[in-house]
Amino acid sequence: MDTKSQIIDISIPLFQQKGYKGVGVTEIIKACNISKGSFYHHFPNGKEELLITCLKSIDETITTHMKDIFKQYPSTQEATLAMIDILVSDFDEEGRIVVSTFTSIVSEIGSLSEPVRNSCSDLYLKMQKIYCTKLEADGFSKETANSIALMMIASIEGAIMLCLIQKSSQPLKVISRELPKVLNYQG
Amino acid sequence: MDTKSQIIDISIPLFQQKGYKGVGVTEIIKACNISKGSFYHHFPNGKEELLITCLKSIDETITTHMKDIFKQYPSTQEATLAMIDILVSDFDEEGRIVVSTFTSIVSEIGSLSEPVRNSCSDLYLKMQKIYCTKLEADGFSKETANSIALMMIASIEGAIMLCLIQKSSQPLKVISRELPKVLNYQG
DNA sequence: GTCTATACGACGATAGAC
DNA sequence: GTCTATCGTCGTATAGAC
Repeated sequence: MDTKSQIIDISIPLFQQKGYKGVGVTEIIKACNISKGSFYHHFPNGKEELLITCLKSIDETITTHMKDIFKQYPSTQEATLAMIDILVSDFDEEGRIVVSTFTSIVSEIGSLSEPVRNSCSDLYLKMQKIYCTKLEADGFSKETANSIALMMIASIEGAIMLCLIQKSSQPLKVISRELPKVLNYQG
Repeated sequence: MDTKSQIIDISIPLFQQKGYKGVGVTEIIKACNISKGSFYHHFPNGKEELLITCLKSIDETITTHMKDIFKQYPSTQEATLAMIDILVSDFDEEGRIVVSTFTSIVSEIGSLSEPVRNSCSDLYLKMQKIYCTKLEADGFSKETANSIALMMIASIEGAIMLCLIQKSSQPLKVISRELPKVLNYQG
């Protein structure tokens, strides 16, 4: 495989586990068995350029993955529960959340550059849109769909955080039990 | 005010905004107008000792604040909505979440020490217990109360993250519209 | 395109005078 | 209890040979 792709693939899990500031360039090149010279040849603008490239790659992975699942299942509820199941399996087997979330990467939000913050904001809007489309197909109004989508994203992201802090997949499991209430609520 | 308290009070918002790795000791002592010698006199074990002390202080603030509000309002729903209102005001006025969350501090979870992770885990369990007590008083079973409490914490934490990323208090506002569905759901 | 060697600043932390 | 001065390490990034 070409070196640039290798750097990206190895950096993503590192960023996900340790955050942007928690991973050093030295650590990355050691994990890749390459030299600094090689690294800066592929990423002349350094670590931040690598981060933004990684975020783009994660963006594509998540978007593809979500669209896939949402095509597979008839309703938003079934699709979402299936998605959370995958997150739980990921966590139990690998100890990290493979598919979703780059919240863990950019929790140092206050000290990140605007380009990075914008990349993240964009991805969340993209995820929200995927939910929304499906929710409108389920019969919800555009406004309600927007609210529910945001609620789902927030609770899942929050649950992922709790999983990491508690070293347990239980929070995600609980959320998958509670979220249907939001979807099936009869005012 | 004594120097040690001053260091803690000034460090808390810095950690909240920039994360643990995002704030340097040099930055802290400059903000306090003190010297390194003074800093290390009060925190012989350095920055991590300061972090744990700050987490303890935040723990007390949050716990007191939540218990206060939960005493003031008759139901969990009213108490929670009032609490979110305060988070929104905080964010709109100061651009940061004053009361709750130290998720923002410790998002580099993967590269933090065990003592720090445990401090965080403890606080979330404490928050969950406060919710639970109120929910059981509302008439929910212990098991349901636990689930709902976790759902509330996760969605609020997730929403805070989205507020920071999107630089808008809207996510928190949406969550306060959606959370009652979880509380009033009729299976 | 990859390497070694190195610059240089920031980091956390320490020593010792006052 | 506070200061200044300094250490050693690590950070990102660069220069130049191969």
